[in-house]
Amino acid sequence: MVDLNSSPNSEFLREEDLRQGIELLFYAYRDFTGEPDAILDKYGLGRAHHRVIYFVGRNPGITITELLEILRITKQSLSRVLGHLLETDFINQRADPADRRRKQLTLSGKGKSLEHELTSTQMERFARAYRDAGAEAVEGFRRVLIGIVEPEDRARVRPTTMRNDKRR
Amino acid sequence: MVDLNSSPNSEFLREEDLRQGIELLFYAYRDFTGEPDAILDKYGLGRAHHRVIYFVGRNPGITITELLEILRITKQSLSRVLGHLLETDFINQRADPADRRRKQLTLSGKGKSLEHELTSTQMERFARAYRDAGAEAVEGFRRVLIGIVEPEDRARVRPTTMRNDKRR
DNA sequence: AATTAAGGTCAACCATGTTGACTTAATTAT
DNA sequence: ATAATTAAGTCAACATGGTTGACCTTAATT
Repeated sequence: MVDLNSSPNSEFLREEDLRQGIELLFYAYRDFTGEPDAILDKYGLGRAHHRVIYFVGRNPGITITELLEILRITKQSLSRVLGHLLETDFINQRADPADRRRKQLTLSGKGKSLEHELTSTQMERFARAYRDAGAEAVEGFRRVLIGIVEPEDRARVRPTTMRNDKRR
Repeated sequence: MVDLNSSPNSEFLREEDLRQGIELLFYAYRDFTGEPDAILDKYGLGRAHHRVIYFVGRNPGITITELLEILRITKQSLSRVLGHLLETDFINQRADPADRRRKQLTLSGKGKSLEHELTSTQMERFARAYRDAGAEAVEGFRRVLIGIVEPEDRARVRPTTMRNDKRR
């Protein structure tokens, strides 16, 4: 439990500030999905297809189970969307040679092209926001949003602060 | 158009960093809606009801049209959800005395109580994230997310940086 | 008096989520 | 070798919350 009133350094933990965060997240998410949605329409696809295309593009060779963990939806729900993307050759499938039960998913050329068309609108939005806000603000943005994400999933977000780390 | 590769100060505008932003927003939104969804289930309500309750609570006396502008959904879609909240007395309605076509919406006692139950889980999530990230990071978070929101809607997010401003 | 604005309503449809039951094939454990 | 487990697929029924389109009422504005 977090005390919203009497904590000593509660300067930025007041209800008004917390509500501002809630609203920012709502509006930002709403607007961030708007542009891709319009593009998807032209292809007869929906937001759910975008999510699949995005994460397959980002994680080439990802399996169904891994995708389900990221999306937090059921296999049956994914099946409709993924099935359609396989039929229409946006995504390719092949058995993992090491464990032939697993299907490795990758984007086709067509899939990569659509992924780029969709995601570039979102990247441009972020690029503008990052540029306008400045590098320090970007670091703050990351720190706060990472704190909003459930701890188990924090590792999924690639740590760019480590990108010059020797372990890479 | 934003050049993602050859801009001189593109240190944090590289594709990897932009994709990290996209993913943070996806995961954060996913997790931020999870807890309220579970509570709503107990009342036989859904996420759409939460949004209505939230924004009515936040803007007492708000009209249907204003609510539609915030939510960016159709009147018919809002009608189902709002109609149910009116029937079940979570929300009250009264004609605006200055323009009796307008219906002013407010939360009932029951509505306020549910609003608090739902929103407090999200506020606690933000309070933890803000506390862990620190005040500077919070300011950066705000600056970046404001940049993600469409310019027309930026004014909707109450500017807490102005809270000690003499104009208030 | 005519037009506009705010809101309401009916109907059909669509996208995307759910639960539950059951199957197949491949791998792993006993 | 057999049994158990895991990964994936499939069928069906249903819920939620969006959409479009047509049309209506009431109140305010011109």
